Amino acid sequence: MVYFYYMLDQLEQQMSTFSRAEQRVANWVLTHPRQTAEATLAVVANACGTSEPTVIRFCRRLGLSGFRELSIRLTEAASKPGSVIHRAVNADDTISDAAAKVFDASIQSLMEVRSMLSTLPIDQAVGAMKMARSLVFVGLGASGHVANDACHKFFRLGIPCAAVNDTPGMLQHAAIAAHKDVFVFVSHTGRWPVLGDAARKARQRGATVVAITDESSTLATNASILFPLQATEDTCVFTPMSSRVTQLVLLDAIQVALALALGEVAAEHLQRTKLALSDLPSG
Amino acid sequence: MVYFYYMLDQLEQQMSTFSRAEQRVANWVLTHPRQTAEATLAVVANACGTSEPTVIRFCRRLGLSGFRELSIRLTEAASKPGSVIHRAVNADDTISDAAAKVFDASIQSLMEVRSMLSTLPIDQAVGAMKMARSLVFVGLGASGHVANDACHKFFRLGIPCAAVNDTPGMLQHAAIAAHKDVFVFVSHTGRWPVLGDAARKARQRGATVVAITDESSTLATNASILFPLQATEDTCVFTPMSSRVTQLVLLDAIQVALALALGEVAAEHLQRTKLALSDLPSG
DNA sequence: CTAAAATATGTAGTAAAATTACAAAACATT
DNA sequence: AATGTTTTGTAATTTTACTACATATTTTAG
Repeated sequence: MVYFYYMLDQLEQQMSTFSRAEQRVANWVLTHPRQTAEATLAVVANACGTSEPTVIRFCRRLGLSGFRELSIRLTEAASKPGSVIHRAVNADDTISDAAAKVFDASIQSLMEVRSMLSTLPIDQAVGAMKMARSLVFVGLGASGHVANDACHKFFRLGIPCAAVNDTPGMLQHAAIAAHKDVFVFVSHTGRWPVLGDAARKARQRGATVVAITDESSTLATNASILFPLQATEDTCVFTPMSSRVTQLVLLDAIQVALALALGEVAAEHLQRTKLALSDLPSG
Repeated sequence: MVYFYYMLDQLEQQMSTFSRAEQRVANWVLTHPRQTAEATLAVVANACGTSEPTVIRFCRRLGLSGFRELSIRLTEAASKPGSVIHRAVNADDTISDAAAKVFDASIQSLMEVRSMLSTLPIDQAVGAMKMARSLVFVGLGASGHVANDACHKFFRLGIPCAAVNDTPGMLQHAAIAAHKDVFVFVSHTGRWPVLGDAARKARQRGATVVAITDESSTLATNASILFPLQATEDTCVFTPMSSRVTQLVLLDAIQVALALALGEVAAEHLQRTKLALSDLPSG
């Protein structure tokens, strides 16, 4: 399953898979996204010179539940941000300019992911984790810290968790993966071959593999549930990897969603772990 | 005539003009914007414990044509970041609502810190680090991961770095601190006494102590250079610690500023560490 | 080139959702 | 307490989204 950032990208991508009448609909939607979002099924069908069922079939082919969802997705796409343009840090920047740019970059990438939240398989990930025997968070290098952080967060829900930061470790974990285990692979580019190998192995053994990585990576193709975060190449040596931040916050969001899904039990675990730290001096 | 940028702002503003039943609707919509946008009239009416016409009258009072338009306006509002002033996650939030709130919280706290960048002692920190013999990043628990991440980032500038996540470790490091060492303490509340102790000891031995922590903590009072990040108390068990994100990005900013200050040499080191990872398959 | 199969499209009907009309209830005012 | 006003819900109506099925079109195989 491939997930797209925005409706309209997906539309262009899938254009060839549509039938003649459906392509007319696709074209009209592409050229009048806002109008489509506010119009009724009958109006759209008429404007495309086709019938209502064809428009509905067109929606279904996009993986949507129907015309109503198309409206929602189009409205989202139309109000996507894209306004905050991140400028690269220059060697002649003042310290506060550079710092502001670093913050802007992080804020921007968070906003981007936020705007595509509805297209991300958070539900599916939560569904798998809800019934998991254990969670294994895997990450190398900078992503390793994200994996560790996630481990530290999720275990507080009362689920056995592990974090793995090394190659042999992840292969060993994959080798003994069981049906109800959920692996979460975190990687900026997803290009280290060993990540793909470990993911495949874990899946073969029946585990669910969640991947937070670039869409076009080998890791992505080996995942059961994919969170596609585009890996923007560093044009400048000074540019820090702001992908870590989005990975981190995305995992925050998943953890909160999981906590909600687990309900009372999780809430109590969270409370207890917080209380365990509460006997500190107030200063 | 008052023009509103977003539905939700208008909603809060007009709250007093609503009748009792309408206020129930307004409240529900404010706390579940995303859910409302995707739900049907009947569902919303039911969730608010009122009838369908009341919901429609509520829409009309907002100047909308009906429930259909409310859906569209809410979807817009929910996809435009920053529109939702962060509200706490409720136990009955949908996954989408909860995820958006988590992102909003992080985005908001980043924007807050961004707006006070000019008041932060980044120059001073960079000045000290520029001539440092070594950098020691200290953090316990969740902040430990931030410390590790920072260590992993700064060492690429060619400066000897260490990360410390345990109590004895930090005391030992402090005990052998030297004049040209820079310690960076990361802590959400800064209330663990051992952090203050270690910081004081390190300073006594002539090291520079940078602290990223709450202004009113014991750690803060023992620091030579303070980055005050307010520790907002968690009102809700589900609220994740978004302070980690600001700590992380702040350290990113400091690292970039330091790289710029070091100039050529640092740039070359960064380049080399990137090249060391570049012989990966392209898939 | 034709017959059969598969696919695409539209018509007409159905279910569901939004909206309206109107009456009952709650509230305020004298 | 009676009257007028506002608020709210019930039930009917209209509109909208969706489905089942029949017809047309294209594709494929002999």
